[in-house]
Amino acid sequence: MKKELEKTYNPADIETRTYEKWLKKKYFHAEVKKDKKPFTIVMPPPNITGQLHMGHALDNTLQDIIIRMKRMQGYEALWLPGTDHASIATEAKVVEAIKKEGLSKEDLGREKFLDRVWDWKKQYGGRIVSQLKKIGSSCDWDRERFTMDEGCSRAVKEVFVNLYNKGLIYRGERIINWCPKCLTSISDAEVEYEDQAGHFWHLRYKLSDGSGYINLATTRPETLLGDTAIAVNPKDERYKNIVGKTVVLPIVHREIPVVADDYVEMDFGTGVVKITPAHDPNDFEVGARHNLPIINVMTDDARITEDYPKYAGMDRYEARKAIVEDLEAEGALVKVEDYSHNVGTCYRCGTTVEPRVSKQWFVKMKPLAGPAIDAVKKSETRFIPPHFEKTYFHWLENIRDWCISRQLWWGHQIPAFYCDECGETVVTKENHTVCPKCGKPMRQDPDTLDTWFSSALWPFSTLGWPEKTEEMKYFYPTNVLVTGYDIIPFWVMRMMFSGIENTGQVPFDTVFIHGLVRDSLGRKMSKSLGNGIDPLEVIEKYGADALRFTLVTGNAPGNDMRFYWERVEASRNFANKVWNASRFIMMNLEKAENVNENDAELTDADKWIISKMNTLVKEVTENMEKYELGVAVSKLYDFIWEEFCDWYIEMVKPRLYNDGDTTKNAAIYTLKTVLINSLKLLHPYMPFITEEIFCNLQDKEESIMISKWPEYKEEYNFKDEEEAIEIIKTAVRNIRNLRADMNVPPSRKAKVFVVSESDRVKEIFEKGSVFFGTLGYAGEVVIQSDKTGIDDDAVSTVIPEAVIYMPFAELVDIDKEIERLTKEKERLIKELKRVEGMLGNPNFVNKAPEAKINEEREKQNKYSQMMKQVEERLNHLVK
RNA sequence: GGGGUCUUAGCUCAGCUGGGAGAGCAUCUGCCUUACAAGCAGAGGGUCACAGGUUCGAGCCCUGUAGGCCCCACCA
Repeated sequence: MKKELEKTYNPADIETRTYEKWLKKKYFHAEVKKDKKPFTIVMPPPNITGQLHMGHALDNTLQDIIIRMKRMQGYEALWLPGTDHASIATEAKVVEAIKKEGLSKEDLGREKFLDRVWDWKKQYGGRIVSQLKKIGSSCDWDRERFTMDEGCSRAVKEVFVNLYNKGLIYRGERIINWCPKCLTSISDAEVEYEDQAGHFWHLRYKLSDGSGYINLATTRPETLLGDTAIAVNPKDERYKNIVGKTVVLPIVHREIPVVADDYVEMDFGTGVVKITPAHDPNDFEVGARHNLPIINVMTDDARITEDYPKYAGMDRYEARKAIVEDLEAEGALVKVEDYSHNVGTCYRCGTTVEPRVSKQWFVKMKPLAGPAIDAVKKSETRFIPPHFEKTYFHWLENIRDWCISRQLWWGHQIPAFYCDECGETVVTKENHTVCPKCGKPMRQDPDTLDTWFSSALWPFSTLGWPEKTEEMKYFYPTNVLVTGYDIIPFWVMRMMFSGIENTGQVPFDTVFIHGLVRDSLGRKMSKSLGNGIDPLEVIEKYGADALRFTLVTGNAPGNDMRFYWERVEASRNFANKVWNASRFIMMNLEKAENVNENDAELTDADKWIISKMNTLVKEVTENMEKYELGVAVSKLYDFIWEEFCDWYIEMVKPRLYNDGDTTKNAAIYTLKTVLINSLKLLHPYMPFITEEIFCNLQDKEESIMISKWPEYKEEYNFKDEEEAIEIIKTAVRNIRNLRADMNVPPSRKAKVFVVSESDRVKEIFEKGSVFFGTLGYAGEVVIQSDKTGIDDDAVSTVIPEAVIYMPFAELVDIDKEIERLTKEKERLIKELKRVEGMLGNPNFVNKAPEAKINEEREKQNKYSQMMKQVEERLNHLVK
């Protein structure tokens, strides 16, 4: 006895219960199984500080869809989850937390502080994981990893040491991006540029020899304290004679040289630039070329140093104001202009970045970038959609060395040890090293690595690398990486070169890129705007399946999408449709004695829907394998709702309600077969509802998620039956249209005459006449070869090879009928004109493929035949 | 300054290798038909941004123009 379903679909309790069942049964778990083909996805690890947002929901839905399909297709499907330690974000959180206790990092000391961070991680780090479960993610939680767990840490050390020994990691004094709020260096990729309104201060410098003045302009007058030159273009005739002379730096009254450098644009401003090597990346380069001294004038938190007592302790902006005032007092300020310019800000806190010279660790990028570019050029890894390869190339081709050291405590501490005694540096995986030169204890570099350094190793560090594990051999390289386009420079690129360098293989064969989920106005969802939609709230209101469905419907790969509650509602309605169709089928299941395929006597309608389903299986599978998830799901939607529910179920009802019907078994067999296959195809998108229905439908205890993915079968192709039912459908639609046009109420049944000279068409209608009753509100259906006995005033509609008449004696409005037929005639004229235009064009007939030409010829026949009928009808009525 | 991308129905978007323009929502009409009113049956609505080109044939390929968005970039 089958269980009966509730009247409406109620996601909340079903989802929780179902997910727990899956976990308990270990369906998500993957093992090394030599006899099966592996399919692997590693999850982009969310930050432990994170809360689930729409971006995660989308990203994980896409991954779950893919992995669920692959699992059903018989792959050993591993979706490996984990979280990221997010050094800068997490450290900031904990610093914030201890600040409330009146403590600072330094008060606690490194060790105690790190204890606090681990505590924090224990408490909140699992939050995002439990939220991921809510959307149905079928990850192998037994293999959950953390970027700072033991294995990942070992991988980080291994890579650092290897790259160092190859000369691909070095330590050097360079100009880097410094965040004065986070108090750490950040990489180029972590700087976000934005236009800011500022000023252009025009200054006047006196030549030391008293021979005149030089005018120049700056947006940052406060850095003047650290100026060590002014520069002009070597080709600039105006300044040729002053190159090599010195000028007096205002306020500081230091003599600085005039240098010539190509970097200076002659036609911008006065063609003269002040050079501050310590606080501007370009000036740093100029300074290096001319051996200029580097004078750092700012502290860690961007205040003026003690070297300038008058301004000491002022922050950048206070100092700017004070210095401008002093410049004015000195007569060195010529004028001030409003000016808008690009300012680098910290991606995390938004503070304006201060370029700063400091000693940091770098990865030498050029030798690593080359192979990463080649791998994509050789299609060892491909992007979906492909145009993102351009973004990828662009980044790698223009890449500069990667600053990987961070002045933070939370993270992978750099495995470099220094001897304060003799200055020796040792880079090693071991701890507590003694100096190999002088035997004195060594001090480990206090800095930690950029979080992305460990993320870059994620596809293989999580599989046990550098150990040669079975997992590594079996699951690596992974198959697909799913992520947003904004992460390409941070992560995708770095995983690529890290994978190639360390494992000799690309880390994945496909990068599946998605866009951003925006609000209904197209804005980015953000905390500051308060326009974010909480996925958990959506799940609570409409269910995880509805959310998932919404996120993948009507959206092409790589494109941004807007979030609308109306769309979630539509998805929920679809879930409910599936639910109710299933409910209907289950209510009728016991009407069949048995539903084996062997003794099923399939009718045309059964074969039609099976054939349609067969095509659907093929197309959906193909689309999904090409990562066209949105296309696939819309085909599923149309099939289930229109073909299956609106047509097939309606067609089958008379057979179910008629006790004497001999094809009942066939109907129920078909209903069940088509439903099960549809549910399977739909399962990756809507895992919960499909599982619930599937389990209720089966006698045996089985889960849909480990059931076999449907396959296309040649013997399920019923071309003739498909055609027959399509003719019936056209006829029914035409009848419905007629009735709507004539305002005939459904309660009024009408007699329907089908006139056709074709034996085949007559046979189709004879077999299908029952459908006119239920679907077209027909009373009696009469099929004949001519118009004998049909009322002259009957309304009519023409379909290929047949005319359908409906006598509504008292209702007929001849003028209206003429108008309707005239419209139909006009449509046919248009179609015929198009077809004849094509076929009349010798170029078309000569050059177009034969199949296309035949197709058009068939249409021509069909239309002209219909045309004849319509004209005949019209002539008759006009008389 | 360079690169990418978009412009399709009132709104939001699909449209796979070029072969008669689609969906959801919204609007209008008629239906409480025993799976579903979260539903059923119908209707209206598009110069596929613009201009050229390639082609027998272009929403789709090429070039240019306009507008929007995004990314990169050292004009102080």
